[in-house]
Amino acid sequence: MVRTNRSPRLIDVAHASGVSIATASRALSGTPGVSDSVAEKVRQAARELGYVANLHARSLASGSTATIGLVVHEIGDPYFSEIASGVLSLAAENGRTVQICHTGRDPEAEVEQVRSLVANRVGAILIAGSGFVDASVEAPMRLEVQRYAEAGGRVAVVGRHHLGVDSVLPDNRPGGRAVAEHILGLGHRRIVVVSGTLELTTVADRLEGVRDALEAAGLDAGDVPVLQGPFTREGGRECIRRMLADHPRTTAVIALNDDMAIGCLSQLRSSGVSVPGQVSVSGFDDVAVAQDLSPGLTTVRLPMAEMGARALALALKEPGARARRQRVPAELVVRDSTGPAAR
Amino acid sequence: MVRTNRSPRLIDVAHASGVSIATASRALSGTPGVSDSVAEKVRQAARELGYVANLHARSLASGSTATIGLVVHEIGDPYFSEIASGVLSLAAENGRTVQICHTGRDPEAEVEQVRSLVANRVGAILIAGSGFVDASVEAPMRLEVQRYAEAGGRVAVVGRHHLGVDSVLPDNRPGGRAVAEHILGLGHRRIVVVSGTLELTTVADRLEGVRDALEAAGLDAGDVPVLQGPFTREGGRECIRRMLADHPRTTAVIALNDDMAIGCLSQLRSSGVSVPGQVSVSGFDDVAVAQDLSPGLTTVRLPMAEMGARALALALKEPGARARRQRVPAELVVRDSTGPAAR
DNA sequence: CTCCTCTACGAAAGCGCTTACGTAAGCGTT
DNA sequence: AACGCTTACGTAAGCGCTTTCGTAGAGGAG
Repeated sequence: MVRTNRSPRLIDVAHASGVSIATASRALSGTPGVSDSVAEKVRQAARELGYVANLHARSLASGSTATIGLVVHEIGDPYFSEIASGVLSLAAENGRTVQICHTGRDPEAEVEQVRSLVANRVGAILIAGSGFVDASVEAPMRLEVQRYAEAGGRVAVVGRHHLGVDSVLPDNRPGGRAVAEHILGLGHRRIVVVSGTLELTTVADRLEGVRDALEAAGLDAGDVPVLQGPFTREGGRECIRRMLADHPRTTAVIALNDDMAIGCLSQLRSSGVSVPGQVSVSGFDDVAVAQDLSPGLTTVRLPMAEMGARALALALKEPGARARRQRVPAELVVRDSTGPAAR
Repeated sequence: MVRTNRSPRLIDVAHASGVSIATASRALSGTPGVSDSVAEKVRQAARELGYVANLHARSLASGSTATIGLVVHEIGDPYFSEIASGVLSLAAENGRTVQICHTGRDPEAEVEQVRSLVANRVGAILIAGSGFVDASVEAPMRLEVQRYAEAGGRVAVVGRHHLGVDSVLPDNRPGGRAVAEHILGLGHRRIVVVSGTLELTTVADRLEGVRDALEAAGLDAGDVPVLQGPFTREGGRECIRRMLADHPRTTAVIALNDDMAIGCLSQLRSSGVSVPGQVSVSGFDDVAVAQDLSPGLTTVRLPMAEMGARALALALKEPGARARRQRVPAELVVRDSTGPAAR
């Protein structure tokens, strides 16, 4: 911290406006018990002195912070950076500051980061990374979060977790179903799903939606191969290489996020497979760049920034008796990467 | 802040290890003046109790924070999110937390954010947004930064600013020159530059580099139109529309960042212009997605994450007698969006 | 053995704020 | 007029830590 020796303190404001430090504090923080005229006088003095409260002193004394913590897998990933963007914007409106940490997709690092946020006594914690299908993986995190919540901390998550906290739930399953129906509607039957690890609820839910559509169409979901790889562009490339080797007659690829879809597109192009001529490709998320790809990526739009903002809004609200859930609709966006099945 | 009533305090650690609170503090923060045996005993007790120092108390007492502030234009923009990624990673290694704010590319908001970071007594401030060619635009910021620096705060910037602080300087001009030479080498002569506002040093420097190459090739830089638009994908689209209307015989587009280049690609495709068949396009930055576009984008690689990390490293070092500058090399990456000039 | 210097530690004074708690003044009741 | 209640403010006790200053004890020099 900078010893802004010149920076005025509350007591300076109090002196300048001829009141006690307590009254000055109340006037500036809006605590009732100060007459309007005095309050205005204090605010005036504060303005003139260029007074800004020392956050640390305030936090220490009051036991609460304006800082909120945001945990993401990787801030360089558009999915998360767009969520972060929503959080930052709403936070700024509310005079909150945001401390971001990224975990490199490591569940242990995630717990570690949350622990440190708790230690730093942030006012709320937002977890943007996906949850795990296996609740036991989240057990350490759940413990941490519960202790924090019991002590009065607010927590909200994006995605389906087993943490018992407020959550913003994107319509992953309906979205998966919608995109699969679109693919099926184009006449595709030899389909491959390109997927991240099924341990993540995000992935599992989207896949479930795809299966819903397959079965509604009278197909056996078991006949559709699910190729798993890292939930990244490179993962998408890898899966396409496997697909070309093992399922060469495939006419449609349903990737479970845009990153993988972009990798698929890239690898298909390198391999001389035309999209959507020979193979259709769809993604999920609608990251900003999806519309600028060539061909434009058919995908499922999730309003990431809004999801982030909503999670923050939940965390800022008074806690409910039990965990709240806010569904966020997913919307199919058809572009040029999907077309009628080749025969 | 959460009243983690159960959360142990320094005094608990002190009691548990049978020393005074002063000694405990010294032992845990590594201040000399404690025997090794006692220090170890204290650390042991802290570990057993799960003690974590209260950041606010520490900051208040010591007058310094482990938090560093990062100011970006827009965290959802890959250029900035990749810089942020580098900062976050290095910060985590150093046990620092990062508070990020974004300004929506508004210089006034930027000053506002810095002011609030100063008020919050962060230990260092990193400014990742571009500087302005016109030093007077930066005057308010310069004032803020200088007051902060004089009071002992550390500041580092990415890009060329007029703030008199340590900076990480990407080789924008050499990069611009390299990409223009590449375009010229392919035989292009009817070239258009697609540019963001020339008020930004980033833009101006890249453009200067392009001009260097043009003139080195014996061309009159004045003959090459510079189309300006927002430094975004939409800006790129817009410029292409203007180019098609006003300079229909253009064979190469040099976009001054990848975002605009992506927009160019997108608009050219919609307009039925083949790339690189009829028109070549180059970008600048090499954001992650550049290689996965179709065609792969020829661009100038800037190691964004590294730039962020370096800026943090500068801020973490002892301040030098005068502002340090670290150049970061830019590297031409040739992909498929550029090809020989059509005749 | 005395004096001095170090070293290792403890006592206590804050850091700048919030917030019980106390109190004086104003007002309505009876 | 005495009482109680409310309102508006001041006093002072912390919040949990760092750090200055003081001191006891060990060790070396004379």
